[in-house]
Amino acid sequence: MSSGLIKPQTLKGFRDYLPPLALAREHILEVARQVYRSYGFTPIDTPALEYAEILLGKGGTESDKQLFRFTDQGDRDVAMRFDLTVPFARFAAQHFNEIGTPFKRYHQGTVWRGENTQRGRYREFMQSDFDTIGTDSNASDIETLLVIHDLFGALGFDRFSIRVNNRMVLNGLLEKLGLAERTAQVLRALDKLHKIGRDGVIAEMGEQAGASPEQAARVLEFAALTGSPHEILDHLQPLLAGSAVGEEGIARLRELFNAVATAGIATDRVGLDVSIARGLDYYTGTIYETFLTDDPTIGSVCSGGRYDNLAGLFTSQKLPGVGASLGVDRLLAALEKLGQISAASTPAPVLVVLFDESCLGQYLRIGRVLRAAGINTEVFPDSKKVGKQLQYADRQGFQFALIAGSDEFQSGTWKIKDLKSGEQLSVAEADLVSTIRSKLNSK
RNA sequence: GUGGCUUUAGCUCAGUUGGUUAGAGCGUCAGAUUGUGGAUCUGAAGGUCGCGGGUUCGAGCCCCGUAAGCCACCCCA
Repeated sequence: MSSGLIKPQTLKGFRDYLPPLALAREHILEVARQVYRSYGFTPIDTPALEYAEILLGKGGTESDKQLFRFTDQGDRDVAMRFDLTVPFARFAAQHFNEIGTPFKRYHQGTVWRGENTQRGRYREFMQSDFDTIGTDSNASDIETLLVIHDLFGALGFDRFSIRVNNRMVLNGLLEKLGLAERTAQVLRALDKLHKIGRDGVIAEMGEQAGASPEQAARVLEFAALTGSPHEILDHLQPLLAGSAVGEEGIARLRELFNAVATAGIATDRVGLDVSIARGLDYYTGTIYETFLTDDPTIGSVCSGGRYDNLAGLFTSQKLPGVGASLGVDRLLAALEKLGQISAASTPAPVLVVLFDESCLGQYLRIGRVLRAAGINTEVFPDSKKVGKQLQYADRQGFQFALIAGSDEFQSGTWKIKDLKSGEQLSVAEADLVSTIRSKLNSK
């Protein structure tokens, strides 16, 4: 008999979300949505499946290998999106005449990469992106940084750091060193500075980019600069003199850090890090990475940057832009490790005990009263013993149980039991909402 | 895609040099005389020892393959 059962299992890199994790993830998405909207970003959505050529277009051979790709029932060559940026490029090109510019959108969705798994790295995961396209203005670069900052603040993080750099500075440097041809390889090596150290970087630059030890050392000299953003910029300025892109990069960074300071952002949360380069080669200007101070090993939890031309593969319209992507599942993995995920399995603070089955209507009615007041409320479905129902309430993580039997109905009152403290008080129905509300607010 | 480590109940693990019906804690469910939980006590359910092959009289324990998880490379959220 049982041999006929199908073994319940999920695919490698794919996973289920139980209530505590699902609640935490929805919370992150909701907070992000609010922050984006507060800056005027508007939502869009695109299909999970695209023509393979759309996603392959950008031609990173690495991402090609990671594509979930197949032939559909109509014999079309299709693939699952592996990020939200390429679909956005297609979207922008396709709807250019309808959206107008500048265009600020956010997009939260699932993406798929057939990559090997690790903690915080899955084959199916969510991204929460926001971008501003159709403008070159540094104001948008600065705003992007503010959004990232507000995002982590709103999520309740105190300890995080946003590292900023500018590709123009790096390009200016490489130009002056005669390494402009091998930009991608050099930057990829440089990006690993924190991981493989100085000698490792020099070795890799030699092997991968054909850089001489002298050239590599000069690159590292830049990357090793530390201090306040303006101190670093002061050091860089003379070294990049004569390089047009380099100087522009310096100027944009200077303006950015000035504005950030003026806007009142704590200086320890935002820093200039000349060694971050981002692997993706479509970034051309400002680049961002965000690290959690308490779990830096998980990697960047929010990354992005400025690009010259988002949709060049799909339209001759030039669409510069800047944006970033929040790694929702990576952030969740970090929160999990840090023990920050609440054990509660319910989004409702109040459980109404089904004490007397003959009064079911009363319990359902009071549930509606509380919900109308914005208080999520569940009514227990079985008339089990009160103890059982309270046990359920406690284990699911409810904060209050509402109990009423014949005594209470006679006097028009409800008993509110605080599941944490065990305290219980009787209140008239007219005061029920305000009492619960004030108790919730005082937490 | 490459390499290393791991895989026994829902979870965390024990299982002696391979030897009869595989254990514990936690969790779940049910009770401890019918209006109050998180403590304690009692009891129950729950495992083809990841899966498939092999060696052996006999394998959770040895060998091979395979899958998944973790770590590193690669890349990245």
